[in-house]
Amino acid sequence: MKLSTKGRYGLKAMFDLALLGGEIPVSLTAISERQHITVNYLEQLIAPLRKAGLVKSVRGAQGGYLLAKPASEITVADILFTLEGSLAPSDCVNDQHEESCTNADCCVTRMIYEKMRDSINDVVKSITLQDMVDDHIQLKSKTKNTNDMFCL
Amino acid sequence: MKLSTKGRYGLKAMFDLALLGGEIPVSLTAISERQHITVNYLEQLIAPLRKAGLVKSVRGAQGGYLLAKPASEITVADILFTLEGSLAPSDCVNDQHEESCTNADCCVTRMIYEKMRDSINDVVKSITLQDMVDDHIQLKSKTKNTNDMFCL
DNA sequence: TGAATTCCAAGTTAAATACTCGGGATTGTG
DNA sequence: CACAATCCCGAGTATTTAACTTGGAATTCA
Repeated sequence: MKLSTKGRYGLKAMFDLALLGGEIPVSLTAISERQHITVNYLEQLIAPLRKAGLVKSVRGAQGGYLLAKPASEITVADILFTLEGSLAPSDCVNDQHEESCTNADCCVTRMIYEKMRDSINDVVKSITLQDMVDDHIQLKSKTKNTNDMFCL
Repeated sequence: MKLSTKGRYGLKAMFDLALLGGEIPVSLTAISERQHITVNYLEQLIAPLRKAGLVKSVRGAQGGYLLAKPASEITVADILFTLEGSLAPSDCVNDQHEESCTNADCCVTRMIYEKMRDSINDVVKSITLQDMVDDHIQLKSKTKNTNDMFCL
């Protein structure tokens, strides 16, 4: 039931963009250094995010990435769905690729997976990148850790 | 974010025991035929469930397994925690093996994983095997499918 | 006694994950 | 204009995990 590194790193990268990206694009090199993820792997993560319209890229020197929308309009669900495909605990309740089981009408385990899926989706849909930024600022003001590298 | 077959098959097997097991033990062969899981693999699933005190075994011919407690006292969480280890979406919020990250106090992604974990746990802790049996009986009365093989 | 079962510890195979690599295209800066 | 910094793309690989399989010992009912 764990998220893959794609989802987790991707979420971190998007948060990084939300927190530190403004008008000027943020390069993968910069994200790489802050988040300790190789540039090569970040490329793999950012490509689907770009195709999904969550970030936009600026090519060439001094290029990089920007959020394609305000942070308040990008949810954790948008990011995780793009990178993980679906957060359903079983394929039989995976809305993405319709793999409906034959006895859907009377399968009680399926009902459980639906409830799990819905509760997970409720959580991730309710949190935006802006919420994360706000939370981060609040947390940072409370902690003694002033090292940005450890408290990004 | 998917459950493994261990969790899913194990849940089915336990439901099978709850629905069809009474005083007499149910053999893995019987569960195997109804749930289409090989006996060999079922052995792998049932062993930890027995060690966790969720089922008890009767050895020898005409032996098999029984729920160790009333179905109303066994939750889906009991089963899935035993077989999956934890339903946390990231190790950093996995209560089982304490892999706390160094910047737990100011990690916003961690907060998200906590919320996801908690919402999942709420769901699985709230459902007992008895609930599943009740739901199944209710569903079965509504469907036209009278074939037990397809509507176990 | 022997068939039906649980019990146990490995071994094996297949698939998914988690990256790496090489090279092309674009563009700001010296 | 050259060149370094970047994005972009399609493979390739290596590691880990999942999903079983296998073989055999121990137990017990008929």
